[in-house]
Amino acid sequence: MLDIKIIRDNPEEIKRSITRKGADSNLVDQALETDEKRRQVLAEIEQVQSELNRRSSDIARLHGQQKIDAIKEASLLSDKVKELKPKVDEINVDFRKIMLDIPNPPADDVIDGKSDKDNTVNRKWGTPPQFDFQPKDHVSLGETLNLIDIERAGKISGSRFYFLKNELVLLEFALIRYAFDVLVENGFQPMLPPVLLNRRTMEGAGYIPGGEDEIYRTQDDTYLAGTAEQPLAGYHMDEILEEKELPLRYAGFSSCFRREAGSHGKDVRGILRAHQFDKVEMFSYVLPEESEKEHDYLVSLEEKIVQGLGVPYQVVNICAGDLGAPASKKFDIESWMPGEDRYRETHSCSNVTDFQARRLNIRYRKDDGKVLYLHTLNGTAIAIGRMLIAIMENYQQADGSIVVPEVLHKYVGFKSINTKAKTQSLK
RNA sequence: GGUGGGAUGUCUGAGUGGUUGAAAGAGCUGGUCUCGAAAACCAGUAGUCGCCCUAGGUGACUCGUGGGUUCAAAUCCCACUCCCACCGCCA
Repeated sequence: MLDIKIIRDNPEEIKRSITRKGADSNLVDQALETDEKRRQVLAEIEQVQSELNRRSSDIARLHGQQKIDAIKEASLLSDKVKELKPKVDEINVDFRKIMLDIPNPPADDVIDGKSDKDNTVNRKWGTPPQFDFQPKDHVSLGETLNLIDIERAGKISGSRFYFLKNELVLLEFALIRYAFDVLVENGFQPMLPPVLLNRRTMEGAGYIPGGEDEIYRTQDDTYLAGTAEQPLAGYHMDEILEEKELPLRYAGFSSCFRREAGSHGKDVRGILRAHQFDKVEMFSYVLPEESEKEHDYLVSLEEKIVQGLGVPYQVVNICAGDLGAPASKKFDIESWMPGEDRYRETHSCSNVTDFQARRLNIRYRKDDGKVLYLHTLNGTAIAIGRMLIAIMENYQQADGSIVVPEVLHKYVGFKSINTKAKTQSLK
């Protein structure tokens, strides 16, 4: 949600910038119009209310006929307030609805573009491995090494679910520990958040309105988290933090649930795109003037984590049209996936500026006493499922085994995963 | 699921219809004192929205949330949410 004052002051600029995101610039006109109406009615009702308040306080001091007359008079004013109130409420509802639909404008240095096809590659790290054999993809590796069972997950849950098995399970927990160790070392507070969230939180995090199709809702009107970003964003809602407490950095692990409603038929093979996966997420609360620097910092941590695993990647600069409503700027990391012979998104890091902070009412008190909205940022530390794919495929050997990245050795206690079948394949 | 208690400012905590936007204490900020610090003392210390050509003034709203009663609600009524205690069930 934007500051209406900023929209009032620079309507044309806001129109231009949200148009870059593909949003309708009419929203700005609607917001201004409704705001105008809102203030008009507000002034009217406040004036009457003010008069009523004054009369009411007089009544306490009056006696006899004077008091009776004053009450009669105040009563008329009170009726008028009751008449005006629904009008204000109605306009406020309209106003809020429009404001929630206006996306966060992209930062000035975000490149133009309509879709992910217009994103640009900032830099690359590592070299895709050259195999002297035909590399397999993670599905086939997972099958022969008895690490992934998608078939049976289909029986019990449906499509886009999977069982992880054996060494891969241990590898998952190793990745989680590895991510936490890196982040804790850098001052992040580890968090294990709830994954069932109320509407206010989802709305505040910027996933509603707009993302309803992507989110699972329960019969109790709670929502399954699609990322730990959501609970971590809501963690400080309605709070005023002290300037000296900032920055606050959290590392949250959670299972993530996504309906993948708009992606029928896309990435149906393997565990790349599933309804449920696990992820360690970074989340920062920072001073507004620090958020750009923090954004680079979070990306640098992501790179450090992937580099530590020895997986080749590229950093992608997300164009305006591909940003999504909350982000003002976003970088993705795409890791090399030999099975597909291309880079695939494994990380995403966004500077959300004050967009979530306004919706969630998260502010900070400056040393001089002023209260302002802070900035929030989020970034993937490790999306486990996808990183498992990258590791399996990049570290596969000619004999069909998978070598474990060195940084994970101390967590798993073995150095490679070798062929063995403990459970029969369904086929 | 049942019974009981509760929700007040940064925090603790008073307040049961009319200068209560809110006592008191703590904390924090500034000052006096001090070589410096502590202590003591003094002063200051809510947010949101609107209006006023605006380092200030002013109006409205805000005592969990929403509604109601009333000229007037932190205070009375209703619903809901959350928290605490105990019982039941349970990983």
